Amino acid sequence: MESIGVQEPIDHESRVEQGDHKAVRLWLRLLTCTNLIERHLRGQLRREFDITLPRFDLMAQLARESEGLTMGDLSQRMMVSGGNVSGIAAQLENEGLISREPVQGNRRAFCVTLTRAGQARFAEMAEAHEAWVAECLGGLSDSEYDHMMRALRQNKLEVGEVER
Amino acid sequence: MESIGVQEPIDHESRVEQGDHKAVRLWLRLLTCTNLIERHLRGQLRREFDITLPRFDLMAQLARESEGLTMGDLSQRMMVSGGNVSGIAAQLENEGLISREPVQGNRRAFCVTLTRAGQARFAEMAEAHEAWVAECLGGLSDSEYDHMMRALRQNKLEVGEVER
DNA sequence: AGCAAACATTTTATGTTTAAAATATTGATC
DNA sequence: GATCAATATTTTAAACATAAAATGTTTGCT
Repeated sequence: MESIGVQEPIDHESRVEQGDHKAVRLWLRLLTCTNLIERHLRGQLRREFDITLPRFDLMAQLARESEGLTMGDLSQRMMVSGGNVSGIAAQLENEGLISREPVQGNRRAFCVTLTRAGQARFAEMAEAHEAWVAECLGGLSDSEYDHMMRALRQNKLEVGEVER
Repeated sequence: MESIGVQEPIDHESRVEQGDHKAVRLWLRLLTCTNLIERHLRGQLRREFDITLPRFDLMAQLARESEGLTMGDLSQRMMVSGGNVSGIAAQLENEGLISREPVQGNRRAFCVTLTRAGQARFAEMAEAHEAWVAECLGGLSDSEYDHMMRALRQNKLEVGEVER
């Protein structure tokens, strides 16, 4: 005899104790879901386009801003450290997918934009990426989706407050 | 004049385009919230206890299982590669917080447990950790909490399916 | 017994990420 | 106009992460 009914997956949540506060349970479930999806996307991007998630993320931020963004802007939006952006941008620049021009009037900053090649490359990837995300999160009903968006929105603002 | 009303935070979601699918928006919001909380916890653990999140995570898994866990168990529950667990465990062992005993009956495996010192240390940290998480996620009403838990539960199972 | 496949872990090579220090520029103040 | 703090970025060192190869153990099969 093997297993009867639904098997509990083993992951972050396995560390939940009986007495744990609700918030901890929610946090671990949140972490598990995000990790699962992120891992899936990372694998797909590597398999299909031979690119890493951070590189894709950087390009996605630029695709939204035709004017370009500074290194600091990218760091903030990607929610990673500045040193990190330096490394990722250096690689993308070598591959000819982004370009970094000096900003007139501020010799400290660079303006980073997608090259024409970068735009074309990103367009391909974005379409596949959207399909993969839908595959992961598309199972939610409209009402579940709305609830979740609202709860997360509120939470996001709150956490922002805590960090002051 | 500075800012009127609510300021939009700048993060992953800044990359949302008008035409983006709902699933992508939800995904980016999920990612933003998780990142914000994770970053907060990481910083607090470093400041208050001079420990990293992965090390804390490993200890948390062990705290739940007084019998101990194998390296493979830890890898699965922490959702990281086996080689990774080797490195993190080596450090914790050097610090005297965990111990690794051979398993009788299976000379391949190790049984990893918290040392007495590790238990004491973890108890301190867990209390603070729970408070930090509550600070981040405590603002949700009971109904929001339930909705979210249910939606994430369903989603977690679905993503598990996709990965086959 | 002998052999092959699966298992549990570690090691290695490579790459990512962070925090912190270093560098350089800008703006404000006195 | 000299100084100091804030800003923008890069560099560095340490920790973390993965995949793949290596090591040793166990199990099942013939």
